[in-house]
Amino acid sequence: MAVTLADVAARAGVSAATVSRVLSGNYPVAGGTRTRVLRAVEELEYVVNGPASALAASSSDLVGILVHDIADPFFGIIAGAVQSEMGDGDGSGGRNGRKLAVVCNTGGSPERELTYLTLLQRQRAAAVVLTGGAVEHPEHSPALASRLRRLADGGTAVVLCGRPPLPEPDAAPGAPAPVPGQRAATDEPAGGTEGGARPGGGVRPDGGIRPGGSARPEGGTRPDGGARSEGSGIVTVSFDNKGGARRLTEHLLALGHRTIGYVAGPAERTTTRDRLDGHRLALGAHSPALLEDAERLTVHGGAYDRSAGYDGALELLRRTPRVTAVIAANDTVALGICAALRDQGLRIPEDISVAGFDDLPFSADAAPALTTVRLPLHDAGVRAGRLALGRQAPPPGGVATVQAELMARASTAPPRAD
Amino acid sequence: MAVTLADVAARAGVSAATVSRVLSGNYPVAGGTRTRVLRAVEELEYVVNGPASALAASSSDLVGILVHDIADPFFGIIAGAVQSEMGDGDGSGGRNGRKLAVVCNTGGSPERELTYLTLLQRQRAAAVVLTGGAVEHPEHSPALASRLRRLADGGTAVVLCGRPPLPEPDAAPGAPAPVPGQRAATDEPAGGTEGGARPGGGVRPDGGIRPGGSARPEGGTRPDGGARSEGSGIVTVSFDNKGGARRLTEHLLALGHRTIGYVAGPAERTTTRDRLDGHRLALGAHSPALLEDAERLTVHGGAYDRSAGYDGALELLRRTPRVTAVIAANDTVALGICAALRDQGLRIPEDISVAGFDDLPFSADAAPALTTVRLPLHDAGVRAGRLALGRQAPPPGGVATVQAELMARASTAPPRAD
DNA sequence: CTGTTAGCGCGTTCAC
DNA sequence: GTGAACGCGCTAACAG
Repeated sequence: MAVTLADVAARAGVSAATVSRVLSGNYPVAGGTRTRVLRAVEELEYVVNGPASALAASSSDLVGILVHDIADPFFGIIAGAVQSEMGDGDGSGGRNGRKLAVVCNTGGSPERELTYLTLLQRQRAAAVVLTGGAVEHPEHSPALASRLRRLADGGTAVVLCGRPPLPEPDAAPGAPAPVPGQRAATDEPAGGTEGGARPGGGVRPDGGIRPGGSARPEGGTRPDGGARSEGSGIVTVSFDNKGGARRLTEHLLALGHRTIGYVAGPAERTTTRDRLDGHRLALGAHSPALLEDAERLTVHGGAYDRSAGYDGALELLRRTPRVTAVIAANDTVALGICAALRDQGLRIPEDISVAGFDDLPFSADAAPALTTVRLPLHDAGVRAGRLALGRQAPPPGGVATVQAELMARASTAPPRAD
Repeated sequence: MAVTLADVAARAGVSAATVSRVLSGNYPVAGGTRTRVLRAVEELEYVVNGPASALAASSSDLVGILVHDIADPFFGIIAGAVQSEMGDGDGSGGRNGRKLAVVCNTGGSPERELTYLTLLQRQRAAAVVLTGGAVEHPEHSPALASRLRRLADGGTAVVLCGRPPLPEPDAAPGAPAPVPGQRAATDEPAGGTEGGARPGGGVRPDGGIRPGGSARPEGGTRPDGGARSEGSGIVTVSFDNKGGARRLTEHLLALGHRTIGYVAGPAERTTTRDRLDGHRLALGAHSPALLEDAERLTVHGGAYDRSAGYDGALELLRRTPRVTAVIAANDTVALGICAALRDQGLRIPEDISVAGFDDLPFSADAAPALTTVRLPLHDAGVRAGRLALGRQAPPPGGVATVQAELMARASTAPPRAD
């Protein structure tokens, strides 16, 4: 059906192996031969057979990027940044360099997440990047963790971006792990609040990792400097959601707000929990009384979308009409909140303040401009991409945390005097 | 390294062939044997080797979705819809049904578009869906067209979504080609009112379809029912950008506006051109004088993004301070325009009206709610997905057009009396 | 530097 | 209903 390597070889008067070498570019070939081969390729419009090549080399150039919601710019920005790193860059590493970076939309469903990972594993993907908060579920979390480890053991680079690192596979016998919920020390112990102890991740009955640590098949010739040694080789770029949320609430507190509503995301997402933790940390630090009200002032939406904000705001207003400020799970939710508030005849920020999270591009243009917390999504994505390709040494401990920055704008103001 | 079919076969006490048959599910296998095999698969955590399977079967389950900007919800919605069709649906077609639907971000660059197509061709993708307006470029367009035809000839289903159908490959000798820059005659000769006459499903100048039609290599054994026969087999779901734009401008005209600015997208995108055409059609139908001003009142942005709107609006104001309304290339651009206008101290819609296009989710929530044109993006994506999988018979002529609907909201109002 | 020789893991005829 | 071969197109040792 299609033209094959052999066809090209015949046309160029060389052997198939030579053509392969020319195309791979990672082997010395005489100048003249090379041009002849290249010309034959042109003339025949030859296109490598990916599956065959992948089979023979037992490696592919597929890189999967998993996102919860492809229609959400939060993920679009990260995914775009990751992809931008795949392009050409030719990090001195021989080969053609071009990876097929590809984004997979899980729709927030754990099952689809697993399904995609299986499909990617089936394709023997070169790398997989999981973006956004993880879903915490007693059944799903261990399943995900084990699948990820298997991927990593199979030679696929695994990068987590925007979620906490995987819990340790299992405490080594004798060395009691520091509580399942450990994280890079980005949080201060403070207030003893110590958010929800997370479901002690995948406690495997067998324990033990493969002794040798998976050897990367692509025998790295270049001085990676980095210690890919780190545990399973799964690296993570996590966001300082907690710290950002905390600063945001402190901002509101400083403005004088004392009755702050919170429209959170789905309860089982780590992002949701971390942001809520930060919020409560700030509340508790200010006064225990505020912390007590927090529960009642929090409503969980079913997703990080507009309608969650709209409905959540209405619910909040019903429960506690005297709220003077509302914090949203993210910017999109914040917009939904604004819409609901306006529909109720409330002015922002005169009657009520609203704040978001993420600082998506549209937030600065909203009317009024949205107070929010900026997350360097693009940078994080770039970093994740580099890590996935092994172009950058993994951070110490395998975890890098990117900071969140408060963006105080027009949607927040002191509460009304009455 | 990994567990293979043979391992599973051994464990189950059968031959590799049998395991393969069980997994493919498209062949009779004794009940007992099947369960034993399945159990062995479970126990060994066997995962099919995609490349090997693809090589042997010369087909893969990869489906590529190309988008211009992954951070733009316009594409996210379409891509998500396409993906949703890939899931399980098991359209009676034997096999496991699960496709690896995957989105590729071209960033609007023709080169990257071509690159991705090459990569997908290399993977022997089952289908490719190109979304969003095409880039019209004397060099790129033919290159793209020929690559798409080769893909289609190679057995990959090709679906265009949101762009015009490909021009006929080349007039048969004797029938002079309608000029390189041609397109399916979706435009009426202008001047003539000939309103929303829906782009007559690609009224090709020649009428005929390619006689032979490239024989599908995959000697189709299964009764596809559908007539994949159509020309190259490339089907398209196009948007009625022109009709929608026209109705939008008519709306403004009816409100009394006579000096309407237009912040268009990149000049070389078909979407840009189609929308502008519709705009001018309405203008011309109203009065030739308005049409004359149109050129001066149009500014092109470098992309369909916020800053194009912001900058464009400023430029427009500088050139023609007395504009009473501004139409944007799309909703995102419209938001940028609103921001610029507000920064200039203008109120919307009291001082100036603004309208967008697409009706993205956030548009209804903007302040004021944005007047725009709704495109059924989700439906279009679903349709494209079905077409790609051959689950739905291609529309007559290979072209389906989805309609655009005017959404008149608060951002447009009659011009000020002065 | 280049040709030869083996498989990579699976789908698919064939016989049985 | 099941097993035994063969080959998909390419890469990776080895020779030379």
